[in-house]
Amino acid sequence: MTIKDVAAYSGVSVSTVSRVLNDHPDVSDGVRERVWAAVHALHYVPNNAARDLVRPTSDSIGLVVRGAENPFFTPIIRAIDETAKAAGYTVVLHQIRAGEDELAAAAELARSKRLLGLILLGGSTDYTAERTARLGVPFVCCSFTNSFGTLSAADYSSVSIDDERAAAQAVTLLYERGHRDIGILLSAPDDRSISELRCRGYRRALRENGLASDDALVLACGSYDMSDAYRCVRAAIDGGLCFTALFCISDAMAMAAIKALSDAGVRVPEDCSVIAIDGIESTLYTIPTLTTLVQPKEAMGRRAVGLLDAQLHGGGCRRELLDTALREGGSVCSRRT
Amino acid sequence: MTIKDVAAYSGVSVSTVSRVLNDHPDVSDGVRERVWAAVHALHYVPNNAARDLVRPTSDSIGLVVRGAENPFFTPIIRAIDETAKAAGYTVVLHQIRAGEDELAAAAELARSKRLLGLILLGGSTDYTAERTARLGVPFVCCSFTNSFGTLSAADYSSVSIDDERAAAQAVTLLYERGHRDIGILLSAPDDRSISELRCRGYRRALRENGLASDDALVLACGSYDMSDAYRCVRAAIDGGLCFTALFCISDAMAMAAIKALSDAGVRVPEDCSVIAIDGIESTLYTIPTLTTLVQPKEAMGRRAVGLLDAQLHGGGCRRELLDTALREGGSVCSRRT
DNA sequence: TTGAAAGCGCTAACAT
DNA sequence: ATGTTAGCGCTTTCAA
Repeated sequence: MTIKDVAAYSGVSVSTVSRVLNDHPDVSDGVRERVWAAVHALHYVPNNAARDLVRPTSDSIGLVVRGAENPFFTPIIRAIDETAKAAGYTVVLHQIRAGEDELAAAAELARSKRLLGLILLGGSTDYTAERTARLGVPFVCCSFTNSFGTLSAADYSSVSIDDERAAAQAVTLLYERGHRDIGILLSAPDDRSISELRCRGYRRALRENGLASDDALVLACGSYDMSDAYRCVRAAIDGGLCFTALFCISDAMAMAAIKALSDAGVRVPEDCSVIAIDGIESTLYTIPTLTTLVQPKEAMGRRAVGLLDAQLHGGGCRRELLDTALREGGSVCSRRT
Repeated sequence: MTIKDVAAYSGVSVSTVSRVLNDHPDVSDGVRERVWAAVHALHYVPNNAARDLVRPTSDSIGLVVRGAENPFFTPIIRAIDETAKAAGYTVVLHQIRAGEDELAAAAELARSKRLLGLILLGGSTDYTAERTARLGVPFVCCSFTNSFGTLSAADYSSVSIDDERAAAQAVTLLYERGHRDIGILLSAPDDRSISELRCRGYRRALRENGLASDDALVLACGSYDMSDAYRCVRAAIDGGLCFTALFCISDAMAMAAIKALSDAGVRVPEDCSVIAIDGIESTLYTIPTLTTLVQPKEAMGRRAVGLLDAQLHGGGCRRELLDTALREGGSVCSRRT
């Protein structure tokens, strides 16, 4: 079932069929109809490989997701997929594990599928020009930016929130509600990634509000996993709770933290308030509902496609910062000061 | 950067390069080394489109996921991806919305990407031979089976749990713990899908335990969404709670139900027990931890690939039923009878 | 063991 | 407005 069969069936040449298929103008209405009729009658579907081979460029963009088990990514992936398809792109989704090298995966994907460009979701924040050169195509960092790398501004686009600022906002909110002993639950304070960025925001907020930093308040659980977060918080409680509020760097970790606190008999928010950043669906259903700074996930996905599209059409690179929105749940309470 | 460049660089013909790339035997060691050296020096990556075009068959299998926002699918997708890659297949992931027609999407994918076969995740359970004929390639239903369709046993493979049985088990467990007024939270009792199957199991368990069915105990929220589940349970409570235990057809819905009950002042499990089927990570962190029948998600993904692989190698079709495992949380309590 | 060449299905000049 | 034809990059006969 090839374009030749369709041509034979409708009594025209293959080029005419190709024109119809690709919506070229110079085809008479009668022929156009006959060809479409043949296409449907034969259930013909063009062979993508042949198309990709002959076209100077494919219409595909790659979406490399690192750690797709994170529910935070789900709505972003969908937004990217829909926006890209609407803009005429084909999206090639490639998921890798949290520990894998997304640049290596992306480079291979870009070459073997002849991608126009790439969107990286959940990648590292420490790229160098040498490492990204391998990609060979424009790329956009989605939900993170190259905070710790050495990339020049002309080399890449990104769309993300201002992680440090959001973290500072969350911590300041806790301060304003009267909390003075504020802990942070993170992966590591120096992982060259969002964990470190949000830790910076935490420290800055403490400083700006005249509070002292205390290492005992920093709960580093070593990963972004819920299981590690749970264990880490339980251990902290067993060691003696020294904070009245906890800022968690992700919603998922906050969920585990609330459970850990609750299991240990610490009431949320009466004994310990909890706040986070992300805003995933599940945390609307925690008890109490999580207070969190919601990332504009759909907008982020749409902008990622927009930024890539701009690069592909000769526009330059940009780094965009989107705002978060406070979603007040019941996990933060006021404290007499 | 094509195979020609590699050939020129290493001073051999393109066919020799092709042989090296594809591990054909008749190549001298010296030449083999030279070619690989060239490949690495030039960072050459074969063009997949050209390969697919010329090869009688691709090495790709399609994975069509309907409703990928469901966290239940995440570990299954990963298991399928890893197992398939290990078996030498390339996985083409295609996500569609809950309402879309997965057979149409799958048929198009199969043709345009020349797939060897398909794995359907989260599809409908009412296929007919006419509709699946369009696929043109072997397929496996993963996590569901063709309970309501007219497909003959030779036409497809599937791997799933026995939904009706699992539901009956869950309800029977509630009965054994002393509950006599048992409700069910589902999408619709007659949606020709797992909601209907699990409803059957619910009714069967009631019957076998000598309990009467009562429509007031059936909470149909119209979808599998958490938001609808929440609203539905709240409405039921406002109408007067007439059950002491609630069987939810999915973990996600149970999470919303627990929240709804809690928000309405109904204590879980003291005033109302909750049980579900699925076993997702999040419900380890609900308060109380959800008691649920865990589906063997990784095994399911692996078996899906195994079943497709068998079909592809001339083996027949099979329908496999996997067992669930009870994960005891704290959402079910005993009741004096 | 190696090379030359045909052709996979399609698009896009170029002809007509 | 429509047809003819040259490749796209690769694998695979077939010859050497």
